[in-house]
Amino acid sequence: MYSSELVKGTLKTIILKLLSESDKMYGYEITQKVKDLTGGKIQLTEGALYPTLHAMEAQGILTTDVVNVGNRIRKYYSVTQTGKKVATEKVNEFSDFIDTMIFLLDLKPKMG
Amino acid sequence: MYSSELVKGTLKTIILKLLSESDKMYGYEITQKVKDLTGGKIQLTEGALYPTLHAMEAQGILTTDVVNVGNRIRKYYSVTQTGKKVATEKVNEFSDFIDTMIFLLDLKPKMG
DNA sequence: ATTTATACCTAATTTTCTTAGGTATATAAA
DNA sequence: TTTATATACCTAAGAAAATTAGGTATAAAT
Repeated sequence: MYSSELVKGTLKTIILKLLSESDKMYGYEITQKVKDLTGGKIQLTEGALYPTLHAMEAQGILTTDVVNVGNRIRKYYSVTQTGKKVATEKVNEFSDFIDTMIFLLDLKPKMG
Repeated sequence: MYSSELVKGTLKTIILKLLSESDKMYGYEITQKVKDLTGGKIQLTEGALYPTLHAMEAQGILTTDVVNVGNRIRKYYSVTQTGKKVATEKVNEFSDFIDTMIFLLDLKPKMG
């Protein structure tokens, strides 16, 4: 687990990237996928996630589709047309930011 | 200039890295060096910088040396022994975080 | 029967930053 | 010569974004 301050500011970018790849995901699913993909190094908290998802929906970046699974509700989120642009911009900006930080902190980028 | 939320959480790491390389720097100098090295893409605000420097001094990570330059004061900061450990930890953690984000967002790292 | 996992949510607090000032000297431009 | 820019420090109010710590409810595992 990284110190909380490090992960700050990356939440929207992470959400948008994951939702851009699979056409729909629900909140809990997002937390689990991020946990899996990062080996537990990044764990989104629900207190941060849900308000952010609601805000992004209000901004027209995401749309929702509420489904009943057994007796539980599940709220699927997907990226709108506008959201796709935002997603690309966010990811590109973050990519540029990483390059800048690698240079500034004199880090060796790993080979893929 | 990056969106402010992106740069959040990187301030201490940037300060510690720069101060670890030159034995002493003053606040204004740090803002200028970061601006220069990043081509203006990262511009530290004084309202964030000074309180952080003060906090890091209070925590024993930095020490100060106040000098008179003409009729102006200049407050030099340098990294303490404890601070050097923190600096290494912070930079390593950030480096690891970048690797994780590159994987999570499926970014292509640039060649150095 | 109780804990863990799933699945949603909110409210109070804390952390961290921005905004917007204030003080003061030195230099460059108009 | 006055005005703007650069240097150089600082703080306080407010905003933004997260954490912490709850609440509700079903399903599955211990």
